[in-house]
Amino acid sequence: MKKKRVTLKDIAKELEVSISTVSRALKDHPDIDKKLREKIQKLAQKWNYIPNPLAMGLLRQQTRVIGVIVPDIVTYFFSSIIEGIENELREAGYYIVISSSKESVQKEIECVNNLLNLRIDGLIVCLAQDSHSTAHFKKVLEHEVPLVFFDRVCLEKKVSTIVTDNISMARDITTHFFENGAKKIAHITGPKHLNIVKERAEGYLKGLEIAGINFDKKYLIHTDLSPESAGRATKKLLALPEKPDAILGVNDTVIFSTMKAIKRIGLRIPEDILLAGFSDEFHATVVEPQLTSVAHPTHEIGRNAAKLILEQILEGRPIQKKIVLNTELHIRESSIRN
Amino acid sequence: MKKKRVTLKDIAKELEVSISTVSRALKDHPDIDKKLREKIQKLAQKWNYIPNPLAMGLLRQQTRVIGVIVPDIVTYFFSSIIEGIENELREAGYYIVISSSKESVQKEIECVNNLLNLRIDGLIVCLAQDSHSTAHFKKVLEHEVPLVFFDRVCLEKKVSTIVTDNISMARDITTHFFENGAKKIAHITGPKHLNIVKERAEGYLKGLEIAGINFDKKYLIHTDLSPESAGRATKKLLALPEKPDAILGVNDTVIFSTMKAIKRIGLRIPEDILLAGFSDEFHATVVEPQLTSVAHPTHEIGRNAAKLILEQILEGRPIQKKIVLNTELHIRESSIRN
DNA sequence: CTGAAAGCGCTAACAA
DNA sequence: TTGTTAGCGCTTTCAG
Repeated sequence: MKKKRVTLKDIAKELEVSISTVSRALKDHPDIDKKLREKIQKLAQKWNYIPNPLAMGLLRQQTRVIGVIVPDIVTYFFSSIIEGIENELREAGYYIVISSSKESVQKEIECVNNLLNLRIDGLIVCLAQDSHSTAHFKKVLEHEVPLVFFDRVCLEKKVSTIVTDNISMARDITTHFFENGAKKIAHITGPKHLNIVKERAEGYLKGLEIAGINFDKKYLIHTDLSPESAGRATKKLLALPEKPDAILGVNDTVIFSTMKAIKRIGLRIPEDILLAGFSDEFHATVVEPQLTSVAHPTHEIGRNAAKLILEQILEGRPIQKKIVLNTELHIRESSIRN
Repeated sequence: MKKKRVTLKDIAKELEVSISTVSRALKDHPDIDKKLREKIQKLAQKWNYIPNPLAMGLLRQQTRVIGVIVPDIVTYFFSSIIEGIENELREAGYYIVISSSKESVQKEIECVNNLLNLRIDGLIVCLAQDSHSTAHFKKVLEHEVPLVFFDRVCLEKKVSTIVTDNISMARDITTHFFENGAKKIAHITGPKHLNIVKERAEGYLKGLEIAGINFDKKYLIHTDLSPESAGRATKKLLALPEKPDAILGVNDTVIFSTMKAIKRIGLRIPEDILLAGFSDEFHATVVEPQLTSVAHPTHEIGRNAAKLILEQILEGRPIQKKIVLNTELHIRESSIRN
């Protein structure tokens, strides 16, 4: 299986020259006689010669493969970031190998090891939700493989990261809720140690403060980001004697589950409860009512992550940079009360 | 950049034996003295030796990389199939490189060439919507690279394919519409040459026949599968003097756009128009009303595609097999009229 | 039981 | 201007 490809040797034999002559001719080396060069190039063209990346890789100790690890590839947020990464990297002649950590550190560690063994030239990661330890990423650094985190990040002191202005956006949504008459604003969020969770919660608290609302800890619920867990959190909130009149979700996926739970018990959005999420997925405008959400520049996140990897490869040394991308609040029906 | 990894040579030098001895010891070759073998294995372990896949690849002429080309990676249908492929292939020690054709043959051809140049060990494809020509896939076959198509397929005579029972499902939805009082059933579909389009249209016609409804060609509209095009198609249908009272979409993404268009002009679902789609995306239960849809076993599609590739690699020859996977009709609010 | 050598496809320093 | 050689890391005959 798999037909043998044309090699330099084949061309050299046919033209009765040495392999290195062919090699040089094909890279337009000026040393080679013009006539001969053209002859070689023509045959290479005709035989459809393509250098073997395995051989090149072995020689240069590089694979031109960049690893990408995301919590899951099914969520719009991640898949569209991957799209951004791919666009940028493909142009530069790199390939990406995507691995899903399925939100588990265990799997994340496996992925890192697999990719390292594959000898990737760089690694782009969004942390799994339960990723506390950073030992496996230190290993990447030890191997001197360029590393970039996006959205959920760690090791910020040593690694380049792409993040968004979580604090200000969470703050703005919270005050926006208040301006639309909400007094009991809840926040369904994720695992405590994640930067996005900390930051969005911080923004939420700031927003409450600006609105002059006292923080009530029963309105802040942590989940593991799964739809089930988000559903449970919602039920818990709705079972309170003092039901919240607005809920901010740590992302849209969480809010979709919240929506389902709210509708199930017969409450109306936005009349009874205002809703907003983060990431502005495609389906934010499909659900009813349309969801207010913070639009993340997913393609930009992807492109920037790719660029940062490329930069490090080019420079041949680790770069520690932090890029904060601006997001946009898309206000829709779910958070407007007349 | 990128620290040198431990090689057989390093171990050989340290232990003052030959490289080949180390190589043999590490694969438990019985020839090697047990003591020596253990010593070598211990050092390899300690130094964290991992064979260089580039060197192995060069030797064996294989990369352990499988290419995957999909129309886009952002749609739930495709990303969850990719997940299925990855699950299966990862277990077998293969990596996947994903490329998006963005529904364009042009890009599809580029992807095929890129992947071929990368020397992939196999290729899994879902055709781009405007992919008429099959020349680029014939090239894959010429290179004797295992090839599998799923969902949107071609070259069925030569290549393995994974498809679903489109005809019967489209038929069943159509009669289901009829049973719920629909008389003017429309079908918004995709480009004519795609197998899924042909088959679903065929099922639609069968359903009409069973229901005793005459086919009216103004109720069958082809799109290029984009949200915009689906929106336009819907508007066209709704502008008819005899508006349809049910619409079958060729997939859920199309139907989501249809939903938006219907709501915009103030018609109600399901009271005025019944709706159903194909693929049962996650968001089918988030939209309002919840969408009736044919659930595709996406993970199964992915796993089967991967298995078929693996089988061909193992057998060392092309296999022509057609796997038809069963789907399930999930009836929800959008198609029920009391 | 172990080692030397060839070769996978390619590049680059060194000869000629 | 062109060829020879070594070497990237590994496996696998073939010798010893």
